[in-house]
Amino acid sequence: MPRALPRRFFARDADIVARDLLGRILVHEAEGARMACRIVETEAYFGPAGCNPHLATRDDMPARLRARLLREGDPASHSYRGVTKRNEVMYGPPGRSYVYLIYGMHECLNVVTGPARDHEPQAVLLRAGEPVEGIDAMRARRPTARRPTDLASGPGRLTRAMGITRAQDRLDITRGALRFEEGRPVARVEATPRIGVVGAEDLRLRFVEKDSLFASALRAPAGSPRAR
DNA sequence: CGTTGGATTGGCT
DNA sequence: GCCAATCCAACGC
Repeated sequence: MPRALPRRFFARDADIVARDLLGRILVHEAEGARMACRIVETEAYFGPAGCNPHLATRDDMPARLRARLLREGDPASHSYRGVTKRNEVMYGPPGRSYVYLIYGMHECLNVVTGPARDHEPQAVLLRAGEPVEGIDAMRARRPTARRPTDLASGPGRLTRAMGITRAQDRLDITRGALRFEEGRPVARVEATPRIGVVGAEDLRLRFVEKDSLFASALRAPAGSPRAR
């Protein structure tokens, strides 16, 4: 069995992990099935201003992005207004899951990231994947999906297809039934503004495999250009 | 305690 | 293109 991506993989800044997760294999073993998706779309979320001073010394981050995060933090992040019962896992060690309910009906899967020493509440949202194993089990959970490209092409669709719910919140994803396998990093990555985030459009923290047929964002927000 | 709205989706006009 | 679904965290009083 291939080994799971280790803790050190996740102990980096969210934008780095988000980009590096493209092409990796998300695996969930549940209800007698092994389901796997090759990740094609992610988003990075940082924390409030002032909690990530090490960003100042990063020379591989676009200057505009770095300045914005240092000065104002990431207002779109669940950790922007401090620790709560829901988001407290983001304040813990990297490599754990954060699953939350959105719009009363869809679950979103995140992975906690960040240099452990900094206690910075970061996460990466898993937004879309290409089904590669357990496709029948995924189809059974998403009977309205017509084609393989519809099965996991959105954060709510991905979790629904793979049987991931809040029961999988706060799990150690470096071992156990929910984990990543190494896969292969993708060559062509596009960075865009995050989907459904208002007020931080200048932060290009969504990462998608260029030209992937399995990505979400088939609908762009009204009045804005399509992001691919 | 009451209100508001969200890191979305699918169905209908 | 428009909008309802459906829960509950977050916040104001």
